[in-house]
Amino acid sequence: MAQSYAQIVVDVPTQQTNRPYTYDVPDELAAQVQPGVRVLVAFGHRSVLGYVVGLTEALPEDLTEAQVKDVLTVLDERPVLSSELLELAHDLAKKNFSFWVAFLALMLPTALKASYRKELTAKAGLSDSDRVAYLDGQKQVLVKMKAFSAKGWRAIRNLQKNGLLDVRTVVENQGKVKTELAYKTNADLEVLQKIDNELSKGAKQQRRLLNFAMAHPGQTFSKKDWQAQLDCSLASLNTAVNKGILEKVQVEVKRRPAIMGAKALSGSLQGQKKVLNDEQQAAYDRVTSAIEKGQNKVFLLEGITGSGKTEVYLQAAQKAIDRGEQVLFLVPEIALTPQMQRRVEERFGDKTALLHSGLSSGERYDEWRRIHDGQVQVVVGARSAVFAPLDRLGLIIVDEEHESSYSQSENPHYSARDVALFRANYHQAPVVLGSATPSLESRARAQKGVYELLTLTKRANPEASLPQVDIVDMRQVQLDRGDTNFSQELLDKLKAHLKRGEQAVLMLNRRGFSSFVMCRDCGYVPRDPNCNLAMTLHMDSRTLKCHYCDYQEPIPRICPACGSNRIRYYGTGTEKVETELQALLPDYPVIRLDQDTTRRKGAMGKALSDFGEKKAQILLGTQMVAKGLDFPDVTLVGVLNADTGLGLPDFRASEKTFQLLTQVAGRAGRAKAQGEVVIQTFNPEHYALKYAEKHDYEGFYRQEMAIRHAAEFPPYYYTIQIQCSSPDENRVSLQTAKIAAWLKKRLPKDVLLLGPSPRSIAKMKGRFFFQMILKMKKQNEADELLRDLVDRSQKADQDFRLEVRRDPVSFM
DNA sequence: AGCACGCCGACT
DNA sequence: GTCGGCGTGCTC
Repeated sequence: MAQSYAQIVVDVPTQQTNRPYTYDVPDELAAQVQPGVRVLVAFGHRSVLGYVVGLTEALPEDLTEAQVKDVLTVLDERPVLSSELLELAHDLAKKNFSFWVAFLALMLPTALKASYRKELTAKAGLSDSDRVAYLDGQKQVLVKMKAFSAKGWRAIRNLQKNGLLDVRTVVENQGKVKTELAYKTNADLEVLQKIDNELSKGAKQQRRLLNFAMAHPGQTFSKKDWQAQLDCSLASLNTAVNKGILEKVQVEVKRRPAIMGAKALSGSLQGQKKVLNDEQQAAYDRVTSAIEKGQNKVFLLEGITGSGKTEVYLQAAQKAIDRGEQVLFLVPEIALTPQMQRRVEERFGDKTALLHSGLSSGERYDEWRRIHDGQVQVVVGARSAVFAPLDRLGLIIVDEEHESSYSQSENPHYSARDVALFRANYHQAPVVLGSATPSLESRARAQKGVYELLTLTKRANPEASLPQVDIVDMRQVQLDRGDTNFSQELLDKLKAHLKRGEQAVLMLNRRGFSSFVMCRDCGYVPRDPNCNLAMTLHMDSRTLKCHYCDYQEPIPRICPACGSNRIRYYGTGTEKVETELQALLPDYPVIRLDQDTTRRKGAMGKALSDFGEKKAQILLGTQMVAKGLDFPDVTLVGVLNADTGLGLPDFRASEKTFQLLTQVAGRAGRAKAQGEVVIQTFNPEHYALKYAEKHDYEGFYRQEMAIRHAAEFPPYYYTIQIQCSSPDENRVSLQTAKIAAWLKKRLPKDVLLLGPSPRSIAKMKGRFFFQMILKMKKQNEADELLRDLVDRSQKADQDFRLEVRRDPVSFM
């Protein structure tokens, strides 16, 4: 047999080890060691988990036989990562300045990640006090690394050196397969016949079980099935085991996540295929033609709220499934998943898998295995579901493609939308990006013809129309009635709609809570003179700072625009509003939907199903209420404070505000009754509000593009954020300045560097943060330099950390 | 001398 | 991330 070597990426996430290592494959493991399997290897002085990313026949030139160690164990019978996902992980690591191994691990359910523990074994001569201190008085213990401090481990290592103690690293697979008790019928008919002859006449239960066993020899049924189908007790099953009719066996069961709040979300017609209108049909035809041709086309489905995008997705998905292909269906976050899952499951039955962060690790593992085993045709899930192990992808759908939750801002950074595009390209499958308010990036690509634009301009329900939107100027209201969250107009409308038995959704935008300053009289928000962006409040230094450059100024006492002294931080909570609402409208109970009330698993589904059953007429919540909810009796939507989003120190503030207002307005008037929307604001003239009022996405798009062009922001420029942090404020400030100087010397001329500037919450978890922003015309212009920077920064200082984020969704 | 501690580099 | 090696500096 030819000598072969494995290229293995080890589970040691550091800059220095961010590459494959070569290991020898012993002959007896040769059949199992394939690209994509997990293995155990010796690395330095310990055993670690590794991912086989490639195989080679020859030893690399820079290595000798003596330097190469053996693969110790193979953990998987067949690869857990396909060659597609291996390639993707490598690509993502390079593009996002994160560790290769971090992406490999990310693609698998946590159950398949290694957990490292130490096995401590006492040897002769170990003192009783040490045995109590380190081994809990036992002969042998398994402990986590966290069990002892650094000092403790040093002491343990000393004991090991002196031969008093053994220390061994244990790598464990966390994946637990759930089993359940089942009963298997005896396969041997002769034995059954013999038992039949011996059975007494009175044993009716046993006779029935025996007859059933003879009809189905050698078959296994769960305990539940036996009890339900044959109506027998546990005692008689066990008697049958004693007699030899049945045998107890443990069978594997896969945990299926329950549908949360499904009742409220299932309209009466959700499950049935609906007739498409002309626009939907045209979009459907374009997508299915690409599916049939196996074309890697990207469609941007721009459809107003309630235009029936989901129906187009589902019917296109059906087309791919009919061709024996698989469908990946991404939705923004948990909020949407139960609703979407319901609709998808009603169409595609148990060939659906659900993946999102709300699953327990066991449920997630089991859903993953169903996909890996090829039992699934449709995967519905949030961000990380984009890595689902599908190998016959025929269509990828990204619903609400503009949502920022598709970007992971923690390490390893990635954008699920971009991963979807990679995977579709790999499988030569079409992608549908859908939204009522596409991201400017996607809409601009459609403009250039990179994506094909499909538009839906009519509501799918022919009796429904877009709601009437009213903008209410809160500057007057606050003067007249003191500090209140409700204008007279909103109150009057609320009363009228509630009296008619209809429902209302109220949204309180809490983004940017208390972090910026606004004048209560004229709506003025201080902006920095360089970037013209809202400045962020820093209470520690009593200043306003710009997060892009390093401009700062003291907090103003009087408004520079109108001279009012009612200039203060802005923000209010849902709880406070709920109290006010109950005082104003005591006869109407309120359902509150925010982070506090939905923390518990299933709480969100419960709240929504209560609202669906009309246990309350008012639903009050944060942005959560803006997305995807479809309740026919909601005829009024109130936005209590449209401004908060505009105060964010982010060039996307207007875009995000427009999207949010359009989305939430879309909750009203989805059935026959005309919907109304009231938007309360201190900035009634703002263009984001004006366009939202007219439901004019295209108008907003044109104006915002002009602004981005003038300010040299995306989509005209690519941005990269460099974030530095350290527990030592002086050090990080100094080091960041040094890095900025280093970069300035080496960056190509047309790459702009903004900052460094401190972050709004300057200190988090004991670390101080500074950031810089790069702006450039060509996406990869600074990549090599940045990889070099990341390399160097790790070596420079242990406490100093540097993170590089491509196309950050937020600059907070 | 004996050790505690911090820094550095290697890990196939 | 983890470990061993090595230099420094403190204590007995």
